[in-house]
Amino acid sequence: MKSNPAIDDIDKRILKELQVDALLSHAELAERVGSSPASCWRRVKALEHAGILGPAVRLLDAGKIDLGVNVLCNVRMRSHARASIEEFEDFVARRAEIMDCYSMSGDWDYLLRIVAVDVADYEHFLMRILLGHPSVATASSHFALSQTKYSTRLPV
Amino acid sequence: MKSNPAIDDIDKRILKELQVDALLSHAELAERVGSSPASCWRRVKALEHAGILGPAVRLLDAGKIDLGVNVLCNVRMRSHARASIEEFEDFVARRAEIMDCYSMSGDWDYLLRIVAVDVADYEHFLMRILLGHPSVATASSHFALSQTKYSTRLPV
DNA sequence: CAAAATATGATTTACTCATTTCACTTATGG
DNA sequence: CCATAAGTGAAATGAGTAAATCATATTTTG
Repeated sequence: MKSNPAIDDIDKRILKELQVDALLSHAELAERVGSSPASCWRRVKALEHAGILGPAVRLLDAGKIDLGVNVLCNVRMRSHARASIEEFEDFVARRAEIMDCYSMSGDWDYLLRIVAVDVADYEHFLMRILLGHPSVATASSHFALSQTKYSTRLPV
Repeated sequence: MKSNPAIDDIDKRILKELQVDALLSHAELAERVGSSPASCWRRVKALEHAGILGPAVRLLDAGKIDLGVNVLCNVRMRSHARASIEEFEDFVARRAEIMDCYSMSGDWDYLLRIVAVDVADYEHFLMRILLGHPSVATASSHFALSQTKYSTRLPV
């Protein structure tokens, strides 16, 4: 077991391929990256064990299940006490409509991406849920007119 | 073939499970959603065909491959002519470091999320690539101090 | 309410696939 | 430059899987 397995060229190709299709068999993968199935299998296991290769997930078309509204919402905290922060981040983790959350430099403390079925749905979330949270002082919402790009494929 | 297959309760459970683990066999999936493997298989095929169930992808740990820097960048366009917009959106689609792009209401035209290895790397992208694009008038960058939440799991 | 269409679950078949083993090659380090 | 360790590919296996079939149940619709 290596603590920091150096990522070589074949590892990178494996990461590239699996980021695009998680269902590839080791045999197919081996062909694409120019290696053998056995070696690929070992490399995949090592990458998983190192925590580099994460879960295989299935992506859904948000529009087709009526979650077409993306809102980006800046949040300012009432206090920066550790307890407030932890409480807020727990809240973020639990709310399924909050897809992403970034702790930000600059004027705002957090940037959230929220999915909603329509504007009314978002209004409910904003007024009753987000602004109702004790740690939240203010929020500023910006609606996405469309999602021009959404990628999970990191450039390895 | 149904054009708009009504999503029932079992379909929802299938979507929930596959969003978390794309590698589930139909047998395991059937157990979890309370159905038979054969029926699950047919439902999965139908959901795929309807475009609801998208690709299976493998997620990577960005930090572990030295892409720990997330920057959110607002962009204002020089013009809103169709040609400018198309050119810019093509550019966005091609650049691998631009992970997400939203066309926005409000003061800015687009919001981008960019991954970078460090600040210098981002500076290069901003100065040479993004601001060098003919359609781009201005940009305003905000660094994420940390990624508090990142989820691909839509609330079905 | 009856007829037609559609979805379901049990079962089977033929594969494909993950995983192991082993002999061999390549890299590492004293 | 030799010795030890680490990684590689080919082959074998046994298990698990996708997909098809069919009789039955359920839903839809005229």
